[in-house]
Amino acid sequence: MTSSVSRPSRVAKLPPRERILDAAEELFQAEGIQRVGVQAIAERAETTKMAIYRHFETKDALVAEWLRIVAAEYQAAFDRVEAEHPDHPRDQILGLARFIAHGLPRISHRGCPFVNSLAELPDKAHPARQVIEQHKARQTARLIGMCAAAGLADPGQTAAEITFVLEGAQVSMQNGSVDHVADRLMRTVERILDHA
Amino acid sequence: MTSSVSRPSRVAKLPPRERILDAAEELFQAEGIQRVGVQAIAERAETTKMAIYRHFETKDALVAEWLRIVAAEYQAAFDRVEAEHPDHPRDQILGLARFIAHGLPRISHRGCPFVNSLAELPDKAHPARQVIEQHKARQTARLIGMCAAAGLADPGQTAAEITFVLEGAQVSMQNGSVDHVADRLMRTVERILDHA
DNA sequence: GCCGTGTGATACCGTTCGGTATCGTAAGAA
DNA sequence: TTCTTACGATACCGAACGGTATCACACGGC
Repeated sequence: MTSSVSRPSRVAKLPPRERILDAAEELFQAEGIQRVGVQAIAERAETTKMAIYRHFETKDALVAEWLRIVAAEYQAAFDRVEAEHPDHPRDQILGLARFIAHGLPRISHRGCPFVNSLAELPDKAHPARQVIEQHKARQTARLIGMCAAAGLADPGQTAAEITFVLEGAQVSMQNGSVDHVADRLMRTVERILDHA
Repeated sequence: MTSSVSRPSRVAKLPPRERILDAAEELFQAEGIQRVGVQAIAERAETTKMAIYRHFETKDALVAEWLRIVAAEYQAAFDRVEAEHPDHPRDQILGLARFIAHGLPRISHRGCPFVNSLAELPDKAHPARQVIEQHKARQTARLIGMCAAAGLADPGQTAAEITFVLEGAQVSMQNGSVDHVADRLMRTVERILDHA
């Protein structure tokens, strides 16, 4: 009689590990890593601190796992975009830009999780930093590959330009310094590709 | 005999308020806002917590004052660049880009203070956020003005493009996903201006 | 039946945090 | 000189932090 009727809030409760990661995702994204205590994650996941420490060695390990999942989601989305335009690298690049542009509203309040996490994790040794660096490296390599496949004169330079613009659009969205960010982002990428 | 010979570390000790702000600047930039305690700031400023709370109502007020100073330094640098190329808006814009490019090495380890602070301050009501938003708004208005003065066809769009690139170059420098960031940044801005 | 494992609940530990109270004193203005 | 103001030092407060210990229970495999 303790919990049978207590909280049907989540239909057909997921196993604890998934609930913990879901709760961590929501809270870290909304409030940042440092402001969210392990206790708060446990409460939102409808479990306890002890359960969290059974699945993750430390809070840092949980942070790293969260970012690993976010990176995998980006990776999957990029795979999808790439598959939608086989052998049309220019459309693939525009698809990437469109994916970022579509994600801007969700970013507007709290920014990019990778950028935010880097800001909160100054020590290079933190396990989550390796996750971020690997993700960014893969993303860059993929973009350079697309630019090369598109036959652009200087794939490294064009890839850098597009990277700058994609990242910059996200921080400009967050700090509100530019209006119509999504439209302007798409126009910018198109112009870069046209003049490359 | 308490302190006459103790620590000549800072020549002709500045008044406490300046020392506090200097210490806060160094620590906030190096480790982030939340990881730096008031006690740590006091020690580095060679004073005490009490002295800090005599000059600043709360830690948040100290954070806001720090960002106000950083914003003023950027503003002053931009004024200087603008004055160096009177009536040559294109050179002014390139001067801005060069100023950011020159600052990249200092940013490489710990990123832009405004972006980092936004990541650490999720609540819109924080006094420091207004400082950041006003600074970004002024910066955007100034850039749009330069683009208009340069006779570009769409000053708002070109200013947005340059804003994206400047911000994006800084985050790419921080996360190490792009090499030769300074060179690529300058080339990108030149290309944008050439094709605007 | 039984027994091991994963889970929930609670209490606790040591540390650090932002912020306050108190007191002695050094220095400048009158 | 005397008085006021700013400063330094120390001790303290309540709260929150990351992490651990303990115990009870529910369930699945055998």
